[in-house]
Amino acid sequence: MTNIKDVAKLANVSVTTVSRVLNKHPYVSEEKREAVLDAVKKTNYHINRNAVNLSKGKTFLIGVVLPYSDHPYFGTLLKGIANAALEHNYKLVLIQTNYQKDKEKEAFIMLEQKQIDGLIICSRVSEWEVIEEYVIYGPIVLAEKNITEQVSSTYIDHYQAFYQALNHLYTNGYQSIGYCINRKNGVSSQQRERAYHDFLKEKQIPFDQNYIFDGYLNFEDGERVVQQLKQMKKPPAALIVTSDQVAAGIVTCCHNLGLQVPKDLAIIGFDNQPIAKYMGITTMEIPLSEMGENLFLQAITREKVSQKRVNVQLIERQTV
Amino acid sequence: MTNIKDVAKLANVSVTTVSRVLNKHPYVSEEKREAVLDAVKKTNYHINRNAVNLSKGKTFLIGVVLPYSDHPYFGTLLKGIANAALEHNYKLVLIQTNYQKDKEKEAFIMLEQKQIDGLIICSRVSEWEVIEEYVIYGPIVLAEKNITEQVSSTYIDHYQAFYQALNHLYTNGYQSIGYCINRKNGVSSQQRERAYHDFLKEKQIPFDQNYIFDGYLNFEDGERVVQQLKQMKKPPAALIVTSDQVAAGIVTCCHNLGLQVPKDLAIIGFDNQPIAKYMGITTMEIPLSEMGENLFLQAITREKVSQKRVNVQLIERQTV
DNA sequence: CTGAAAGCGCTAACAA
DNA sequence: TTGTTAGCGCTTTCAG
Repeated sequence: MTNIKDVAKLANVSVTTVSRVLNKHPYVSEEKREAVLDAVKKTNYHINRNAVNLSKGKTFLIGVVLPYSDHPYFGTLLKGIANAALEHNYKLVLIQTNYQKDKEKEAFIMLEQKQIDGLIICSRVSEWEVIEEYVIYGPIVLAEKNITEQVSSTYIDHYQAFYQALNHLYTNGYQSIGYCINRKNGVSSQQRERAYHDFLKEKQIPFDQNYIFDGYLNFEDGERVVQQLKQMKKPPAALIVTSDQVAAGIVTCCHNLGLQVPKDLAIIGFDNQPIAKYMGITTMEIPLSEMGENLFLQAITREKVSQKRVNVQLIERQTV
Repeated sequence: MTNIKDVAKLANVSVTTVSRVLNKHPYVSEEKREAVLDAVKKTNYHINRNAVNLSKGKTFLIGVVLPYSDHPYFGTLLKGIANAALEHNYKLVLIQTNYQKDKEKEAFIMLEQKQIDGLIICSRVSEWEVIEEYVIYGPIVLAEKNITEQVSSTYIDHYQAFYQALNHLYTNGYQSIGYCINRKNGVSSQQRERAYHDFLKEKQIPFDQNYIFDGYLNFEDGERVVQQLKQMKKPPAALIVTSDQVAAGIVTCCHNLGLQVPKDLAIIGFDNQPIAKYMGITTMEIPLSEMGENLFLQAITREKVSQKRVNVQLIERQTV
């Protein structure tokens, strides 16, 4: 493999000059520039990124931590991040964790070892203390509301969004409202739970533990929800479902069983995925792609941290 | 940032010894080992991957080229690759192309510039000539049948799989069979087209251009297919759909419109995604996750190339 | 405008 | 067992 020295020799200049030409620095005479370019061609020279990285102390690589790469929510978020990365000449290192702490840890270690310049955490199980421990090694940005001021974030106010969804149902006459999430212990779920309890208290509606459905992520999980519902003596009249995928599954299953939506069961989804539009599901739109772009931007700015709250918008369709 | 030299100084040993300890090489006395480990702790030392990479000429990074990161097909494939990568201590660099040649090109350049050790191409638009041009820079592996012997591949025989699907329909009494793909010019589509034509010829069924539906990728695209179908005077009695997502969309739409599956329209999907199981869709199972794992393995072996054909299996359910 | 030389941080051949 | 030292390939300061 030919290196910068070979090129310099062939072009009869110093390596410095070659470097200048390659990096389009000024102050190089036209003839030398051409000589260099010519030598580059002749030797089939290609710069070695590792050497550049070492010398510059920068890799132009951003790590992206996410639990699953095969779910539309993260897929769309990732798309936003990827598009922004492309635009800024960065590449992404994918760290799929399946929500395992040790895999998340690996991402932090990459940052520590300078293999990546920054880290985007789309969803996590690690504690805040762990994150704080690693902020000194580079920008860490989160897709959730930050607790400390040390990290940047682009987040949704899940409390507010959930409250809004509840209110919408209530305003439309629904009193017994349940909800459906993926991870009870997830950060967002906790915010939603608070909103739920506060809402019930405000409206003086009694709490029923059975109205909370935990562990539903995909389209096909919708059926399980409906099965649960059918076995209840007093099922909720409406359901907030924190993923359009699951919402779509529920609606489909209802159709199949002859249940009427929203008459028998009202549904509000989350995300506004294409499938929600297609199936006419009322949903809380989350601008995932834009969130991804902003996350990326935050990840490449070392200087200052920032927090950005993203607005969620109710999209009314036919399931409420 | 402290480096190996600082550690050596503090531990009163040479950098070599430090390196040996860090890399668990033999021939280090226990006391020196401890001294080193102690110094590492005290200085909060972390190895610099870029330096290692440069020195070793290896990055433990594999590039993954795929068009969309938000489609279950690629999501599942990616999951398989990611799991294998994890197991072998590699990380993945995601290169999302949206089927743009220049973005694919960037992946090749990364290989050329030694930023990645190998490249997995899940789907492509670049010509074979381009791939051949870059094989000298490192292992390139493809998820499709290779034309030259220079690259490794893990692939499905789309011709055979498609033929099998056609036969299954035919055996079940369907004569007018159409099919639904995403990219007419994609590599796999061309194989399917050949199979289709050969099959029609064999069974002496006349060809109808309108029976080929091109440009359908997601669940919500299913509706467009059904709309097309409805406007035809003589719609096909059965449809092979090369993505379970689209198949599910079609089935759902049929339900909504009161069309009976398979009576009015028989469907065979592809992939065997969870949604196909859930909706009882007959499908050709592709072991995507296993394919991903094998692709990864091929990507990290420099020495010899290999080709692996993966078998597709018919899963009979209720849509035929 | 140009080049010499000192890094960047680590590995490994070689010598001891 | 251990240390010296020469790379790995590029950037950048400094002197000219």
